[in-house]
Amino acid sequence: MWLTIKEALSSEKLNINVTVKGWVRTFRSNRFIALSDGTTIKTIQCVVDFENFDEFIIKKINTGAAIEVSGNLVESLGKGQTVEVIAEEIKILGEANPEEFPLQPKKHSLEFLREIAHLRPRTNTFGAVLRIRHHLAFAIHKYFNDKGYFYLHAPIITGSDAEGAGEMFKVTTLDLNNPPKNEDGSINYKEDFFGKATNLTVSGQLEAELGALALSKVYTFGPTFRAENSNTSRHLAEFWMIEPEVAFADIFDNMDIAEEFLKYCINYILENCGDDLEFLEQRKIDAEKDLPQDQRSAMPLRETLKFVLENNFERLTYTEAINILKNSKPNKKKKFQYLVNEWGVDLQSEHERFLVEKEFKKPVILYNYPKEIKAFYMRQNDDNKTVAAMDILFPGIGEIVGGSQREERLDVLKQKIADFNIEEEEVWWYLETRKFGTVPHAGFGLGFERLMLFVTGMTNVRDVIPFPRTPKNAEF
RNA sequence: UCCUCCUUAGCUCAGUUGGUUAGAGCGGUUGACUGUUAAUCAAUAGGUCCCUGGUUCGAGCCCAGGAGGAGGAGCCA
Repeated sequence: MWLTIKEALSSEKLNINVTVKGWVRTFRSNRFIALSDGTTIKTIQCVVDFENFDEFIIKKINTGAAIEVSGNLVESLGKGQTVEVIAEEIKILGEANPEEFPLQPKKHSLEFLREIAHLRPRTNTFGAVLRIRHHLAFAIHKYFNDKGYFYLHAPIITGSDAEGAGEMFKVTTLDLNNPPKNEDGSINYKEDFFGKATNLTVSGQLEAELGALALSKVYTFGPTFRAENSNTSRHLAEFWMIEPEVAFADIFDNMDIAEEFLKYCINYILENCGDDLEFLEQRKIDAEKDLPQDQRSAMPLRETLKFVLENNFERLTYTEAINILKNSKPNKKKKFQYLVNEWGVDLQSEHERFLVEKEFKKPVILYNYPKEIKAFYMRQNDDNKTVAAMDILFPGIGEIVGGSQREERLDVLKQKIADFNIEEEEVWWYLETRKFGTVPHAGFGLGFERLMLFVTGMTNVRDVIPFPRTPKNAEF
């Protein structure tokens, strides 16, 4: 009976004949094969009596080779595992030349593994990350489905450049060496595939709003593209974003939803990915051993996750945050690179980190930002100075959620569009939703990879997505 | 895009003031070993010192330019 390694390890019946298939991790003492098939982080031990096998078979049981082992599933004689397979038959499914196979049983740096992204899923760390990535995506769909949201597929190719969320990748079928030109020398996009200039989406939000203003509660979950030349551990050129949008909701409903949603996802991983979390927790401890004490995590990974579940996110307005920062020690002692001295300035990373990691030591929701530093579609507050925007900041990661109540008043929105120098013709369809049956509504964007960083304890988004796309890197 | 740092064996790194034949650990190979847990022990092979140019009697080391990587900043999710 062919069993996955996950099934074999949890088999209630013992002393049965089983077949397992997987990739060899180590072959110890000419006798013990640690076999992994990725269904679980655990390996199954296959015990080989080498006198019963041809030497050329034994020689091919190398790290990385794919093999099939049949034999009796028994209680293990040794410590370290509960059951093992006493090999009676071994088939070599695919050899791996040990002189060439790069993943040997030793520590490899994350930087090196990025260069072999086609093989890194076979490591413990990336196996755990990819399994968690699946479960986290599933938890997101489950949460929204259970709450009555509809999954809306926003377009990936967009003809609008009004989203205002950064540089876009152009999509074209024109011959780049000889594009059709207008009389003034500019490129004639009327001859392009869509008859206009098009780009990859930087946000599905505007389309999600259209959905919410018909189905009440929707969410998008898809790839998102930013052509920014960002070289940081928190940015990708291609990443996945979740954007719920809810009609009849205001900024405070929005915060409630975001907090409940994040806690649901974190709890789901705690309940469903225990083995992988345990491994990643130890990995993080090992990785931080070389760091000075004050840069190490205050708590082990799973405790950090539980801590977030058990505590309310701290909610404060931008104005309150500015006052706290103004009177903070690093501001008074001029330790901040950017000193906080007046209302209206944009918060820098160092300020956000201070609030999250020093002042409150838990996730923080900042809301009601100055209108000048936020996007055109955010709802103007009655003070005429601020908009109903909210950002959720997580320790070690920074901004994980950015959202707002949307401007539903046509006249106010038209004025904002003019202020931001956006052509009304570009967003005529967006404006019509305010013309016909407009209602208050709100939503937010969650960076999937940033949530992955938090739940896995990894520190670079390039290590929580299978094949990262970053400036100068689109291999695989 | 800006700032800082890095690039030496398959991997992780050391390499003194510029000086002969560039080292270590891990991994690999060969041998030993039938209850190991990244097995252990012994022996052994393995190098375009990122690239281009320059300085010098002599460059892994100094200088200039380039490429790639990492961390931080900005942009943001």
